[in-house]
Amino acid sequence: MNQPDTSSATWAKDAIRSVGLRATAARIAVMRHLADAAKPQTHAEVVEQLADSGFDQSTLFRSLNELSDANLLVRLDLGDQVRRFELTGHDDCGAATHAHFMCVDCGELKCLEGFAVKVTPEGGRRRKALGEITEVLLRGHCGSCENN
Amino acid sequence: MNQPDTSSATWAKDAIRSVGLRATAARIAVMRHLADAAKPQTHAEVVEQLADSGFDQSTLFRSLNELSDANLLVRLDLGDQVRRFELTGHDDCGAATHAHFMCVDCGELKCLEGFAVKVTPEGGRRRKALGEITEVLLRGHCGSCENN
DNA sequence: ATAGCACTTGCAATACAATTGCAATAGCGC
DNA sequence: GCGCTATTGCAATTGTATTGCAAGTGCTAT
Repeated sequence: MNQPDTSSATWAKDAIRSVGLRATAARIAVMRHLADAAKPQTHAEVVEQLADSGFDQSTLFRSLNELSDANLLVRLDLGDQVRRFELTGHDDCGAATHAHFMCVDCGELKCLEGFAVKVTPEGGRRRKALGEITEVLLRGHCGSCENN
Repeated sequence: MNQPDTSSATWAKDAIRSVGLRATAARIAVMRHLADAAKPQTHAEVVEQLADSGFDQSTLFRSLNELSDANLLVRLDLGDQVRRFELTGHDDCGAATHAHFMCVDCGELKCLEGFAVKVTPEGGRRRKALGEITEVLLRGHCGSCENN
């Protein structure tokens, strides 16, 4: 894994600009905060942490969403009605390439690169095309959370 | 498939009482509505459909949650911030009965009941178990949106 | 450096899902 | 049927997420 060096002074700025967004103070602060965070952060947590810096909550909301859309962040939906965000682990872990497994307990997100996910019609019935599938997400309880 | 006969007059009542809840009008109506529905229903949809019957929205919320807790319903989190509910497919084969497909363009939701979704390790390498998978979600562009 | 334009922000208001307290009501075992 | 207790209806509340718009700021070309 070649994680970018998040301690670099310009890392956040570079990352943001590399996806065609402007490197604004708010976005940089968000990136740096998530880089330091031990686990996925909710919007509320981000707001609280960056409150001193005086960013508006709507700005942070937008930043999180924009960065997610740009694939710099991953948006996790654990099922408790609150979105959490974390840095995208790999450089270009495009969703299209492989499935993901999300633990609804701890938020652990796992890339299923070594797995083939097949969706096949049962019973020989010819199926109408579903359309193009771009993302496969599995939810469940991961090994560590299972035997709690 | 040994689906219970949802057309039976007392099916809903029986199901509800079998889990130790009182078979109230609201709960029965919820069960019947979900039995007729082709796809998972949001709380809002349930409320709208049953509006004539005069049930309060909070009652329906509570009913949905109670029935979910009792495992008569499955609560789905498709990644938009809205919970959807559907009948637990079979008597006791766990919640993960079938996958769901959601169109990222129009939001159309489809149940993949006739499909088998397999997650298999590639390359012969023995993989550690992922843990228990409870929900399978596919995203993509549905047929109608694809050729827009 | 600097100027200009489009992109972003801040603010406050809003939308909407979900939840709650409590008095009134209705199931269900007897 | 009767009574106990679970459940409902209502209205208010919480909390996440979103939006419109004027003011501000990053970035590119000069």
